[in-house]
Amino acid sequence: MSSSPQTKSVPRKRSNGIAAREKILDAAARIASERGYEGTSISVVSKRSGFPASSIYWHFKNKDDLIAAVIERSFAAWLQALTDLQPPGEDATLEEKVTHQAAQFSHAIEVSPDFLRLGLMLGLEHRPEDPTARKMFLKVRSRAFRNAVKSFAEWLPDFDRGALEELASFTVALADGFFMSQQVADATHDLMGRVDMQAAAILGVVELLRQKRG
Amino acid sequence: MSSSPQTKSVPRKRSNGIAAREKILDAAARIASERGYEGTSISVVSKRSGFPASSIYWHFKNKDDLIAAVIERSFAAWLQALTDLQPPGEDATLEEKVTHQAAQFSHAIEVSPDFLRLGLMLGLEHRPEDPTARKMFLKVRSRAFRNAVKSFAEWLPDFDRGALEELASFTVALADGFFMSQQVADATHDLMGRVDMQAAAILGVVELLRQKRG
Amino acid sequence: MSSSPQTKSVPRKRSNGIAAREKILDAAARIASERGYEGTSISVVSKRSGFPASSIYWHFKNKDDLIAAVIERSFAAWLQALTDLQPPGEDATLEEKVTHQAAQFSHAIEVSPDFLRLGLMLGLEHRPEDPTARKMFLKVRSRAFRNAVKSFAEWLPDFDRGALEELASFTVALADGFFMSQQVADATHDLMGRVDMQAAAILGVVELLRQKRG
Amino acid sequence: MSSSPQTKSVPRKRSNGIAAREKILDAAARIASERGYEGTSISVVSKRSGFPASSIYWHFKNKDDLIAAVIERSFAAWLQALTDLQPPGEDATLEEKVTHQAAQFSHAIEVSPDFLRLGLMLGLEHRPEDPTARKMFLKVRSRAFRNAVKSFAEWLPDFDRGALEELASFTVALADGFFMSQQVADATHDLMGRVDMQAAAILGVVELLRQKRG
DNA sequence: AATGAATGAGGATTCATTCAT
DNA sequence: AATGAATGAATCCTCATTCAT
Repeated sequence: MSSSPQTKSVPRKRSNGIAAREKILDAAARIASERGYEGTSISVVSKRSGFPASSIYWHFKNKDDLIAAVIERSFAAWLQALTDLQPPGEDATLEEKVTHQAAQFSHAIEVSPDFLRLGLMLGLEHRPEDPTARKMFLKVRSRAFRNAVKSFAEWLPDFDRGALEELASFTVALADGFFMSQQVADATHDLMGRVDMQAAAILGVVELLRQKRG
Repeated sequence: MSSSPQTKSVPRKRSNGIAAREKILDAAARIASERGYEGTSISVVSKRSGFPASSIYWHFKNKDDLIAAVIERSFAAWLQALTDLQPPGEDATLEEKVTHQAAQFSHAIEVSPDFLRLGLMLGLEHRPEDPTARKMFLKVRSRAFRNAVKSFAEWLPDFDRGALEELASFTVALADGFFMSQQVADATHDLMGRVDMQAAAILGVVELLRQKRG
Repeated sequence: MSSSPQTKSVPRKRSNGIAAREKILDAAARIASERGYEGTSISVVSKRSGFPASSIYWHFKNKDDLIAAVIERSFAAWLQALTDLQPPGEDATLEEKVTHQAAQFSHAIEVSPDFLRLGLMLGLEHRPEDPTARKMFLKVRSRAFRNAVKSFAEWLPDFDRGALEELASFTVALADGFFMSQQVADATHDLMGRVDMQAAAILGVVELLRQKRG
Repeated sequence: MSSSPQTKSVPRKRSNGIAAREKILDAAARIASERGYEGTSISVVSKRSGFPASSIYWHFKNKDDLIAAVIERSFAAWLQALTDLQPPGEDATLEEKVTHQAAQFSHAIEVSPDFLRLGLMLGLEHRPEDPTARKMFLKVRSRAFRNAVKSFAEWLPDFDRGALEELASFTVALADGFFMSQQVADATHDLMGRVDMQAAAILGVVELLRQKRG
């Protein structure tokens, strides 16, 4: 810097904690959603992120903490995607509202599939010592469930709490199933895009619940 | 490691081969469905089954082979459960048939959940080197898909191939989703038992497809 | 072997578990007594013993277990050395008996100093999570203490339990101190050999206790 | 590591340098006397003292230097404790003088046991690369030895140099032994307090040496 | 039909230390 | 006067697998 005035003090790459942390999270997210919890070895994350393993431990307490951070961050992205779409108009029909909701879910999943992928992987595991990452996914997911209940409560004022919760559970399960099918990819048909099918299914269930009540 | 010097090795009775193999598979199945592919280490299987690691290698070529065997065996159990129920009568209504099918699925899953659990875990993973276990699950699963297509073809003679496949995909996705919900267990409601909801959803979709065609 | 009858089936070095275990213990004992618990890294033991680290873990559960085994084994050697000497004659004077005992201790320490060295190192440490090795040393040591009490009880029938225990504690402390001095080696004089000094000190204390009682 | 991103770093007040140094030494002393040289990792000292590792390096050249400083400081405390007591009167009997000396030692050890504890730990280790800390302890200790020789020379003018040194060695060894016993704590009796036993032992040895000479 | 012993590769994590700020 | 960030080397230990018996 002292040598010449025009030396444009190169943007020092050194010691930018946040950026490094982000790069590590990027690598970890990609790997974790490919290989699950056990498969995400620190050494692979190290290789993919370009940081030595010991640097990863500067930013994260341990592997568990790292993966929990991945879940947390990808959930934020997911939430963002979920709110990017406008809510359906007040005077829309139930069918329109439900379709809109399904579209939102599909969109969110398409935009940040890592969240659900890794989350479901963790969800399927039932090991004695539950990693914090799993707990974090569960927490986040139950929030999504409560949101769905609230929406349905607005749209179906005549439904009681029990029915609303059943409907919400069904909706979430449906989204999970569509996602799973896409991931496992044994279907020739890309279900994720079939927003209308999701809506039709939900309406079918609404009908069922209404009959039972009546 | 189970027979390492520290573990006082009980003089093992020259047990017959098949029983040993079965015990190993039992242990492996339990562990794999708890912890997934990577989490199923030979040494844990050894500890849980009571056989030294080297004995496991006497019965199975390698880890991959062991887990493939687990999948294979649990698929057999699943198939058995699936055929225990009688097919619906010829003259049943569509609703009855669909409900019956859903009940069959629910039953099969309840009877041997390990198959689906481990299978979905493997399905979610997308690693470069695909373990045989994963391929085996995919094969088995696509057979289930084709069966569903065949059933629907009988029940809905007016549907074309494309519609039938969409319907089958949907059915499978729905079952997956219900299973996931039960596993993740964030729902207050046990969806697996809600055969009527599954049927209602499918009928809703049938209706949709029928409209589109018309 | 099939090629020629005279091939003297070379003494197979392979798979001789006990011998390997012993070699590992030898290496570990040497290192541990040089560098203490923390300083005894598995990788050094591996290098010194010629076995890869993973082989060490076949024979010992973990580092703690290994060092506990070292203590255990070297205690056996020590006990052996302690009993190699004949007990003093029944009709010997107290001075002769005490001198004999001191000689025994000195001898035992000289023959297998590793036991005391490592033991005292562990004894000095007071970390929260007490390694089993330390506990083992303490156990072994309290046995030595009880033996001393028994000896003194025979030689000094007029002493009460309290006095006997004080005397035994003193004797042990004295031996420790002499050993320490030799190890730290700041003294120009090799105390270990001065059996007569140890005896004189003990007799001085016997006298003191006798006065207090009288 | 104490200030890693996970640990929410409380905005540290620009504390004055000496106080920080002292706090680090406090932490290091406690840890070193619990776990010895190897066990005293910079990161533990950092956690316990509340200062980031890099700050420790600002105050001390390296780990070795830090522990040497610990020894140095605790030696000062020890020396202080040693001189707090007045010397015995000129016209006291030998027994009184020796008892007084023993009391002094006991007191000093009780007041600052860390010095001896850590010192003996280092003394027991015989590793190739001798840490400065060990050398410092040895130096300090040999000074104590020379002091003892000088005292005895005054009290026992008829003893030759050799005898005086043997006596001093014995005294030091005895103190070590008593300390060890207390640390290892296998004795039911708290020997440290038994100043009279130490004195009696020394007098016993004085007697022995006198006989040999005579 | 089985297993005790061994092993190289890799797992997570901590180490002492540095350096730009 | 201090520290956030980084790092290579070392830590303990587990992995999947082999092989002689």
